[in-house]
Amino acid sequence: MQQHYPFSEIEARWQRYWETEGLFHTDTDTAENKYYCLMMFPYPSAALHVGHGRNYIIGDAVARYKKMRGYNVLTPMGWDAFGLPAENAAIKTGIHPRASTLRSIATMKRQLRAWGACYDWDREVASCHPGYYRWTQWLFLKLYENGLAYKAAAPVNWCSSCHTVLANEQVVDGRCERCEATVEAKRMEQWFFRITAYAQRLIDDLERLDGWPERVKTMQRNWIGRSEGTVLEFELTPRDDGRPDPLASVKCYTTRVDTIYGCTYMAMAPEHPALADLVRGLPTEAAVQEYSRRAAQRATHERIADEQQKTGVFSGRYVINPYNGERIPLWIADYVLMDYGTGAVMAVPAHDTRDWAFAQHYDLPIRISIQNPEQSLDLATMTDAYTDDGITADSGQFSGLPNREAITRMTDFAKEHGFGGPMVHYRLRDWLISRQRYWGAPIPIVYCDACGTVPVPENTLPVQLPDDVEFRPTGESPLASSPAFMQTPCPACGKPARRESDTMDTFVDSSWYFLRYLSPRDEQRAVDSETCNRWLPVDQYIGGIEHAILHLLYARFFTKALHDIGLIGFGEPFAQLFTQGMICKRSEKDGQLYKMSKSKGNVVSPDSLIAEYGADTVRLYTLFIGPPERDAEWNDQGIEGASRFLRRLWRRVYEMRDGLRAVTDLPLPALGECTPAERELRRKTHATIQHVTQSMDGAFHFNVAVAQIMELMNVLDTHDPGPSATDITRRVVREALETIILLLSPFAPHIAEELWIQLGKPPGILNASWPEVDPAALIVDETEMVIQINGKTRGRGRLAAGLDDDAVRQAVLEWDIVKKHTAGKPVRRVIVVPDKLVNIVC
RNA sequence: GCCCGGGUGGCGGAAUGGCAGACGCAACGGACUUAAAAUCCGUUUUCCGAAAGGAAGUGCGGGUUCGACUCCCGCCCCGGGCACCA
Repeated sequence: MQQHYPFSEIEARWQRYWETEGLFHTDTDTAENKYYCLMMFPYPSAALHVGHGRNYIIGDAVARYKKMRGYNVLTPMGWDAFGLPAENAAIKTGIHPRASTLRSIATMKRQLRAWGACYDWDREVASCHPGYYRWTQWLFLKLYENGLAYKAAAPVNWCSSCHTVLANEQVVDGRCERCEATVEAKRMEQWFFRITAYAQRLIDDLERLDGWPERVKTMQRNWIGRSEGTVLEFELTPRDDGRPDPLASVKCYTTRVDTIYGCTYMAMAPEHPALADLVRGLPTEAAVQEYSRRAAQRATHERIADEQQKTGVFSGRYVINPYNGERIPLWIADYVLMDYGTGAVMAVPAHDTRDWAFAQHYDLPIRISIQNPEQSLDLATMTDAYTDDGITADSGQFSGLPNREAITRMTDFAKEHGFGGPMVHYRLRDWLISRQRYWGAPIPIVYCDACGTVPVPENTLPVQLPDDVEFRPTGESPLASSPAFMQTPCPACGKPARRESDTMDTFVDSSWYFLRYLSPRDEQRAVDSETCNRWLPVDQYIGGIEHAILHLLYARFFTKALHDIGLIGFGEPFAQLFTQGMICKRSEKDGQLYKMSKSKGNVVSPDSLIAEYGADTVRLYTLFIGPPERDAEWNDQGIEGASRFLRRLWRRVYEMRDGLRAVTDLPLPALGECTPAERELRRKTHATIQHVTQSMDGAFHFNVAVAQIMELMNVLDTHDPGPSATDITRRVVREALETIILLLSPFAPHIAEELWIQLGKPPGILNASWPEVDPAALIVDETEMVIQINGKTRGRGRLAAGLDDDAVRQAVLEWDIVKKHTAGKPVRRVIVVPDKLVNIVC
């Protein structure tokens, strides 16, 4: 053994050992006591930085810990390998996305190994591999067969910089989630997955996900956006010119039907499909169409940007309020969204801030129909809409009701009279999966002039990506430029037909990879149902919070859909979810804290750090940096602490190992044989085991776990097992040192393995058991009691442990410190917290 | 606007209602060294005090309690999600 910690040499050696021993190779056929530990598979960008590392280090620590606890652990790894960056690079450099992706994968795999992260590499998958995307295509066909995939013309989010459409989930504040370019509204024929069919189940099943952070569940709930309300049908009054109407009524959706008697106009979205028919031939037609045309050009986010400036135009038509028969004007207004509800709203200016603003601007009537509890609402003094609860007023037969009750009564009334009823609405839209790009799984559909839309037969999959394409950004998929790809006989009639040229959103690839890990090379089927049913749901899923909605919602949807199709027997993919915080770093330019990323220029590469300090030091610091669920600031100096600690541990083993080896076979001493110092070390050892185990099983607070191990080390350092030490001292020190190494091994596995054998143990510390707490060692004879007088800490004193409250009272009242502070005042009360604290009230 | 987090030394952060600041970083002082690195020892919330000791202190203001970083009420600030959602 060397005196100085030779991290490079031992890390390389143990990494080889783990690989040749097949440390995390898992037989999923026979496995019992299973534990599926999964990290979100990465997109192969050029290289990993220490911010990415947090995910893999946490996952590796959990996997190693569970293995030591006797679980049969499955930890696979793969690559979310389709995607835009590689294709954009191809446009710039001419390097084929496949080539650059494979190179990135090689680099990242090397980096993961250098970190000491262990996976069952035999199960590696890459979503860009035909052996994988063949089954992505197959799953598309299954969804298609089951009515869950469809093509429709719809207004879509177009990113002119990425030259493709985006799903709603990929638009953030009107900008492309990836490149931050402004998203434009465009009408296109696109493929969708019917995720809305699962809206309610996606909400309901969140209840069962006890192992998910509340934050993520709330975000998903908000995103799905369930709203309960009432749908009402307003009849149109006949046209003045007596011409027939193709449309008899207009539907609107409201959550506040209780305010209906205050409704003074109706407002309709400019994109409403009935609009053209409504105004045809009217004097207002030209104005309405012009208004509608201009509004449609502005994307939704633009329209909502200037909230105050609500615009609209009178349609020239009127509708009848079904509750009171009143005739009210029908307006077209751009604050009404076609996307939500029915695209038309009943406007109640007195009780809705938007309607209020609109009515003020266009001088429309305002009428109070809900009174506040003070009955003081008065149009003359109101400066804004009253939107709180209250009592219905001037509302015909419904007057005088608490408004919540009125909602139920009025909705029932609508249903009884056939002009409406309850309605549940969701904000969630169907998932748009078409992408006008090359580097993705081709949508396996053929268009035939005779047969229409024809699915590609399963046995001819995969529809392979062609190589003869040009990566020119045109707004059309590069696949369309490949005649060899596009021209194909119709699978149904054999006549010449065209292939679909769009590829699938890469979130489709990542919606089922956790199933494929169970049978990664199976050429007969996408998923091995039986094995999946045994091993899933995933026991612990670990990844970034940025996927709270996107990936995690899609994967949940896929799991439910595949469950209903009969491929799997479970409805939720991930039992426990842990979302680690981002690693940030202060920018050298402006001193601000930013998420570590290449574009911000604040990345720290693991390669040079590992070369300088070793992987274990990088791992230990990454875990120690702060609570793992929170964002953390990377501090270049902080790593010194981790490095010092491991060097110190190495040195201790180096200095002590001869003395400690001598007592290997000695049994642990009984409590009575120990000196007070030895007993204290044993107590600390076992208290540390208890605390670290709790940290690992609970909230994954590795930062605290590492701190506790450091504390034990600090206590150990006060003991000298040198030549003059007794065997008992040595034995107790040995126990403490072994414990440190065992507890540390999930965090810093290489040094733990090495020190383990240096203590004379067999190689392979993961096969050693996690240490057990010896309750006897935790027992103490004497404790230090904190003395409080009137709630203020005044000192402390030693007292026999386990005394009853009266005995403590008696003893403590005799102490000088107590006498001094009570100073003759009568003691009114003594509160005793056993073995901890006494508070004397006087 | 609504819904979640969070606010503790110079810094990262610890604390089942019971010693606030564990552990680490940085800084300062000292030992070892020709010197440096490494290592080791000590100091480090603020204020008063030579010290012993005392006072204040966990974003702000109240409250509950023998006792509050922790629980309750009302605010402020920071971060995140949703949002002309009818």
